[in-house]
Amino acid sequence: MTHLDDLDKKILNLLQQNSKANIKEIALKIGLTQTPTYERIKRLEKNGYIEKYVAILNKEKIGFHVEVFCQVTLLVHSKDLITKFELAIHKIDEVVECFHVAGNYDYLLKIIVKDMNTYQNFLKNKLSVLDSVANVQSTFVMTSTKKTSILKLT
Amino acid sequence: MTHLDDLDKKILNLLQQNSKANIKEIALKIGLTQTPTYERIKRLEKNGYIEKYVAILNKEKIGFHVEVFCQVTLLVHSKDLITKFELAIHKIDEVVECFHVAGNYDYLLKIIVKDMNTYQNFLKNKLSVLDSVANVQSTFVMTSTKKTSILKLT
DNA sequence: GTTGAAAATCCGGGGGA
DNA sequence: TCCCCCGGATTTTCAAC
Repeated sequence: MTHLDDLDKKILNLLQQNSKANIKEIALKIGLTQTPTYERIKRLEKNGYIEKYVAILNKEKIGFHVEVFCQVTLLVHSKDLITKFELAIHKIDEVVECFHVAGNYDYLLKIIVKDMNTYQNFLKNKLSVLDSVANVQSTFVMTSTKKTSILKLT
Repeated sequence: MTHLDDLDKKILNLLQQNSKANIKEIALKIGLTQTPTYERIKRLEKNGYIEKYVAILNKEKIGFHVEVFCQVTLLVHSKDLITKFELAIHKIDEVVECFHVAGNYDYLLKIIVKDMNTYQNFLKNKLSVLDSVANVQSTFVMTSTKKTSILKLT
């Protein structure tokens, strides 16, 4: 599978919006019948274009009220310490995203927690204790204005 | 619906990992039969705990190779300009997330685009042209170390 | 929470442009 | 190759207990 045609792109755009849509519905929207639509989706899954299907929850409703970005600077930048740091980050549930960035600091972490206490606990007992961490600067989210997982294919 | 019991939490944790799991499978994992499991899921959907179901695509495979965080400072902070800015942001496909933050700048934007050219075009023709924008600082993602949509309920 | 059964959907064989 | 028709298998959905 070397490239995506227009129908594939339409399918991916639709599935990014609502993965529970049934085949009949998707088939109708893209102008095919069920079987070819079904086969295209299976092919997209099999070839790794579609990684997974997930439920998106309402953060507030389930009690996650605090979102924070952490700018982390490491002490040294040896390969060993970087690997250790990234491994440790992976195990921390509070960290939902972690990016190695090019800029004034080394890592940008996205943290989502229930409340301020949990965040302080995370900082004090989970992040700062990693011996590779030199400095952490927190930026608190006041309101989330936009949030989408849709990458528009054209 | 006032609170989530352990079984609800288990269901939500499972659906965050894989929303395509069928009811039978989920029922088995949480130790219930199909009908009560089905009813719990419907209840969680109806009450807004579950917002939506989406497909997560492989960014690289579909050709999105550049991720950037933009720190945006506004010129003035009148309610009117803020509303205008947020509205404009909503219409820009390249912006997948936008946060109003408390810190040295006003907004943190997450941008995902195909390549550098698209990013430059976004900066020059879509973001900078908004008259409320005073300053933009870009932080480029070199590698994405962790990325999850799972909020672990306990 | 359980059983059971109707309705909807998925899935794939076989065939045609 | 890509698509369509069609029917059996599977799942979802819901009523009755």
